[in-house]
Amino acid sequence: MTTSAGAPVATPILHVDMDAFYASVATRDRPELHDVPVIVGGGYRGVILSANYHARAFGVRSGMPSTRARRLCPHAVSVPADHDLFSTVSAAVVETFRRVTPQVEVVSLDEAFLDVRGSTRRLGGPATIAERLRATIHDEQGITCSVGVAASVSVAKLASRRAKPDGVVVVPPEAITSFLHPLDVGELYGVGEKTQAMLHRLGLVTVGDVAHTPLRTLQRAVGAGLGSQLHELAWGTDRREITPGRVSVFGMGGDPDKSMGAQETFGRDIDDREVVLREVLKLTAKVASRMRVAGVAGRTVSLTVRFADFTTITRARTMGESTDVTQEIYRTAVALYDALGLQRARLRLVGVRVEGLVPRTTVHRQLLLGEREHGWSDADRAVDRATRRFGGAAVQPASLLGR
DNA sequence: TCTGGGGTCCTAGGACCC
DNA sequence: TCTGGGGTCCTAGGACCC
Repeated sequence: MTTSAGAPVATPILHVDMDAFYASVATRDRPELHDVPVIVGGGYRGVILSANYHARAFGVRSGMPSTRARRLCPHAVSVPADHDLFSTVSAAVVETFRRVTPQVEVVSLDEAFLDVRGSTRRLGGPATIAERLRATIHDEQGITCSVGVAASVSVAKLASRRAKPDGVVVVPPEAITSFLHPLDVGELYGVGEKTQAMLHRLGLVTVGDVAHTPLRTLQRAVGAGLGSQLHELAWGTDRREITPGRVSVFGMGGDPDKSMGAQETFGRDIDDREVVLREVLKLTAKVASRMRVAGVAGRTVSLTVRFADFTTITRARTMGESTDVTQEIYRTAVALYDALGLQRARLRLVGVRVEGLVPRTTVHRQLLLGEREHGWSDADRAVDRATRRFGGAAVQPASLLGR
């Protein structure tokens, strides 16, 4: 943590956040869309992925239901999401980061933390590095980003938000509390809509209010864990180090997944068991295939059901042994569904998730008495091979065909 | 045409074992 | 027939993040 002169780097953490990433990438090569409101993704019954700043001026935000976005900004141009392109551009940007330092923690396709304390001798101070990064990304990718620079991960993240769009904000150590304390509590990591409302009800509106609330009081209000987290964040004292490759966004590095799942919102609400279970099978096949590709198996199957009124329930069952076999997961999911005893309730969404994943090599499965040696597992592997060769739609369970 | 899809973590209660 | 505490596993729901 020293420069060539031996002085410690006071603000070694950079948080780089691409500006309206999906919208910027989607319109990058379409100059006719640069000066009009643009919305990315979000079809029927969906939410939008992103919106450019022209659309945001009308109140449109990422994650907003497309119906609402459309109402706020009826003349916006809608463009489809191109996930392959997003991934390609994102990977290129991460490569740019890695030319600065190997200490890169990728948070998502459009966001990363960099610890540059080992790079200042070669590249200059953190603020200089931030500006050079922004220039490079703009030159190479044709999109802009904003950078927050601070001593800690949490402050850097808040600083990048303040820097948007297309800017840099440095928060030196002596300015941390004057930067943090005027912010609304909702800005803090871990404070969403519900917690924000609860804190406001208690009269805790700003980060400064939280900072000056006794820890025990805070913990009583929001729980022990979140309480101490908020207290730390409010003083900017969190010491979390960045962990390179923490999130596996590009199928490389990162922590192993603890669960894998898939869910689907129906085009219209469904009350027919046959139709629901057909979807459950499709989702199960997708999840199990991903598990086999990743070389993992899991013991707990959980089924999610969302009703027409948006209430959502989950039911889980833990099996005796871990599996990655489509039919075994499906059988469990069907048992969970039938145990719900739904009488033609209208369902909006159904989801399947497998939890407690472990490497398949650690699973020593005993063949059940009477189970054929070449059972479902071999059938699955044949499906996976065909899927690799011919694409996802090539091989499907028979009950999914001809629909 | 209100409200996606992929995840993680926390809390709380009950069962069960020692 | 009175009485505890701790630890682990499992389930359900909720909140949050990108």
